[in-house]
Amino acid sequence: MSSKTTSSGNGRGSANPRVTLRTIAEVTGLSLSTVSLSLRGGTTLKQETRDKVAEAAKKLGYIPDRAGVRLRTGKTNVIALVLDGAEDSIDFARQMIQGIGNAIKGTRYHLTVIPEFERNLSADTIRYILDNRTADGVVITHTGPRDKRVQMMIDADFPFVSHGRTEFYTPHPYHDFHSEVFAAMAVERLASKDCKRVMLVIGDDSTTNYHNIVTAFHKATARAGIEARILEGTQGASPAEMRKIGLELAAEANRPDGIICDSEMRTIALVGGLQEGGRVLGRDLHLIYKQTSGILPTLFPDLDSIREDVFAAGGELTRLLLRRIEGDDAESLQTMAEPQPHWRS
Amino acid sequence: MSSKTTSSGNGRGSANPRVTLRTIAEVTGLSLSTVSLSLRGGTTLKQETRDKVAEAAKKLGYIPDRAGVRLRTGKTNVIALVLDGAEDSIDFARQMIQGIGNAIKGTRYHLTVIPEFERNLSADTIRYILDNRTADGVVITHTGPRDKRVQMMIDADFPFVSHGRTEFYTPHPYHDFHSEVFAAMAVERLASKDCKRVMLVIGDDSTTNYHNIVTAFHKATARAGIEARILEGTQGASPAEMRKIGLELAAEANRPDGIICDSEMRTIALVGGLQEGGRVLGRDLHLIYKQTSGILPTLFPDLDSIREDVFAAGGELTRLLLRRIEGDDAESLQTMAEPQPHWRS
DNA sequence: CACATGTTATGCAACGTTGCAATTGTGAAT
DNA sequence: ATTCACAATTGCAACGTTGCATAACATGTG
Repeated sequence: MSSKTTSSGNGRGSANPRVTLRTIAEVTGLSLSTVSLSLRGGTTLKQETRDKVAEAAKKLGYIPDRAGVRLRTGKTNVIALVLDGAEDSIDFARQMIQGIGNAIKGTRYHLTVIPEFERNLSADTIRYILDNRTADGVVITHTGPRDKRVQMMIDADFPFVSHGRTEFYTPHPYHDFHSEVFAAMAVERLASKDCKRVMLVIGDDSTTNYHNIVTAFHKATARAGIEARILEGTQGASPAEMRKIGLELAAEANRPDGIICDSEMRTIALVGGLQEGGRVLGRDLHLIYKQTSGILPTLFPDLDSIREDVFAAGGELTRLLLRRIEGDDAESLQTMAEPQPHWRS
Repeated sequence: MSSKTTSSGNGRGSANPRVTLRTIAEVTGLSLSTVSLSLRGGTTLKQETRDKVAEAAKKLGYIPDRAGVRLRTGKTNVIALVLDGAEDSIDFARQMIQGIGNAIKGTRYHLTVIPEFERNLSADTIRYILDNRTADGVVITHTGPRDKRVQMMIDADFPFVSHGRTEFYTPHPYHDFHSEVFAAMAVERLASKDCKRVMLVIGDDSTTNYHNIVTAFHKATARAGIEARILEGTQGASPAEMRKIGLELAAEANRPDGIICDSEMRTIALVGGLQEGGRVLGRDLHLIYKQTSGILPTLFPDLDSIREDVFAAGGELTRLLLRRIEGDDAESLQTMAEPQPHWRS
C-alpha cells in the first residue's frame, strides 16, 4: 500500500511501534501537516478529511508525543505543586495531591511535585521553574502576605495560583479558606457556650492566614464582649512542647474556658496536655479546631470543629490555574472556600 | 564577531534568552556537535577544549533542554510515583514524596505523582506510562503478592521498584519493611509483658505484607506458647466502625490482653473504642502499633511501637530505581528495612 | 612525495511536532 | 483561454539534542 516502514522494525525495541502523526498520515494517505492541523481542529479542512483523520487517530490510539509538542511549542503540559514541608494539617499533602490529580484527570496535564525542605529555599525552586520553563503553571501553598514566590511569578508574568491570599497590589489567582469566617464562627460558638476567656492557638506567623485569623479573632471577641488571648510563638514548637504547654495551661488559675486551634497537629498535642492535666473538654473548657483530615473526628468525636476541604481546594486551585494558563485574567480567578462548621451536641 | 543572532531578540518573550548548546557553541567558537560531545564527557576531545566548554557552560548556566533530550533520546528524566489512596499510614504520602524528592535533589530527575483513585484501575495507569513512555521508571507502593502492575512492568522490561515484595519468580527491585521481624518483635514484647491472648489487627489483605505478617504472627505466637487471634476483614472498615469494634472488644469476656496493630489509622480508632469501653492501656491490656507518622507518639506517649521510616524508604526506593534505570540487574536491587522498636517504660 | 595512522573536530540527519508560506484544484467571472 | 477568488492541502523550516559518518589536521613511515 504505502511507501516505506509499514509496520514493524522502526528501531525502538518496543512491542508495538509508536503511533505518531506520521503513522496516521500514512494510513490516511494525507500529509503530516494536514493530519496535525486536522487533529487541532483546523477549520479550513473538509469535513470528510477531518472525520477520516479523527477516526484513524482513535483507532490507532494516537496520543501526541509530549517531547515533540514541548520542543515545538514550549508547552510542557505539566503543572507543578510546590509542596511545603509543614505537617500542621495532617494529611494535607495527600488530599491536595488527590484533589489536583482528580482535576487534571482526562486532561493532557501531568502533575509534578517539588517537595520543599526549607522555606527560605523556596525562591530557588521558583527560579528554576521560571528559568527552565519546566511547567506551564505552579500551585503554591502556605502563602505569605508578601510571599517572594508570588512576587517572582508576578514579575515574570508566569501562570500560578496560590492557596492563600497575599497583600500584593497586582491581582493574581488564588483560592483560600475563609479564615476570617472561621475565626468569627468559632468565637460565636464559644460565646454561645458561655465562654468568657477565649484563647487562640495559632502557629506559622509567616502566612497571610495568620494575620487574617488574628484580626478576625480580635474583632469577634470584642463584639461578643469576651476576653481574648493569643498563644503565640508556637510555630516551631514540637508536639512534645505543645503538649507541655497544654499541661501548664490546665494548671493555670486564670486559664481560658474556650480555645480555638487552627492546626490539627497542635490540637492533638494540646488536648493531650490538657487531659493529662486533668481537664475535661466539654466541661472544664471548650475547644474548636480547624479540621482537615479524617483523623481528629475519630479521635475526638465530641469536639466541635470547622472543616476545610483540602481535596476540594486542590481541585479548585487546579481549575483556576488551568484557566489562567488559558489566558483568563487574574481578577476573575480568585475564590474563597467557606468554612463548614461541625458542631457536636 | 559571530555570524547571526548574537544576543537578544530571538523571539521568545523571556527576559534572558535561553541558553542552549548553540549559545555555548557561539561563545566558544566550536561546533554544536563538539559542545554536545564535550558536555557528555567525550574522551576524544582535547583537554583544553573540554575545559573551555565546561567553563562557558557554567558561566552561562547551561541546563540541557528536557524536551530536546527527551525527543532525541527517549529519556524523560522523570520518575513516577503511583500514589495509593490508602490512608492507613498517616502522613505516608508526604513522607514518601519527601524521601523521593530528597534523593533526586541534585540529579536531573523530576518527580511526577499519579494519584490512584481506585485500586482496580491501577493497571490503566501503568499501561499509560508504558505505552507513552512518560517516565523512565516507576515507584509503586502497597504491593500485592501477584500485583498486576508488577507483572505488566516485568513483561515490558520497564524499570520500576516496589515498596513491598511479591511472589513472582522473575526478580525485580524492591525495598520492603521487614514485617516478619515486626510481627516477631511485637509478639515477643507482649510475651515479655505476660500477655496470654494476643490479637493481630490487620487490614488490606491485598498486600504481600498482610500475608507475611500473618505467617510470622502465627509462628511467633506458637513459639511463645500464646493464644493467637486475628481480627480480619477490617480493610474496608471506617474509623467509626473500627472504634465500635474497640468498644465491643473492651466488653468481651475473653478479650485479648495484647494487641498488635499494623495501621496507625486503625490504632487510633481502636484505642478510642477501648478507652471508651473503660480499658486502660498498659494495665488491662498492652498494644503495639506500627508507627510511621509523628502523630501517634504525641498522642499515645506511653504506647509501645515499632517504627517504619517512610522518608528513608522513599530515598532507598529512589536509589534502587535509579540504579535500575542505569542498567543494574534486579537481583542486586532488593533491600529490606529493619523495624525500629520503641519500647516505653 | 605519497600514504597510512592517529587525534581532534564537525556536518548531517533524525526524534515528533507545528506555523507559515506556498501549492494545487475548482468553479466562476472576464 | 486567461484571470481571479476561494477552498483544501502540503512542503519546509524550526524547536534542542545526540550518534554516526566524515573531515581536517598533524605526525610518522616507506
